[in-house]
Amino acid sequence: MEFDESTVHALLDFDLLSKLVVGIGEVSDITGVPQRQIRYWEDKGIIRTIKDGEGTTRKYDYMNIKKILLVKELLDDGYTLDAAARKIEDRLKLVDEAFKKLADRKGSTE
DNA sequence: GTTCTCACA
DNA sequence: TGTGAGAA
Repeated sequence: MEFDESTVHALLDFDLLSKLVVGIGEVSDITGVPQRQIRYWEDKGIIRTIKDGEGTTRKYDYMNIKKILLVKELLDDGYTLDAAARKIEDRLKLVDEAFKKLADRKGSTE
């Protein structure tokens, strides 16, 4: 499989974003969602955070930040927290399945 | 700086 | 559903 230059750049960017982890303060600052609310959502199971090494501080990666922004919008559109959570989970599931199919095709043809 | 918990609306 | 305050 070969990639053109722009695709390579896109993949590098994605890799970079995946490793980008920030504290709750940064996330709150960027997304505009109060820290209290972010932890609240985590408790409800809407978002999953990573614990950093020995410390107990939560770290938020690209997916988490994206998810928080998504929940924020969904809630703003009148969804309940639960409904928003389901919608997001379903979408993630669809994306995962789509890529799985793609991987299967590539695997069988190569 | 972050975490948790109890209480309240 | 979301917040405030105090303690660690």
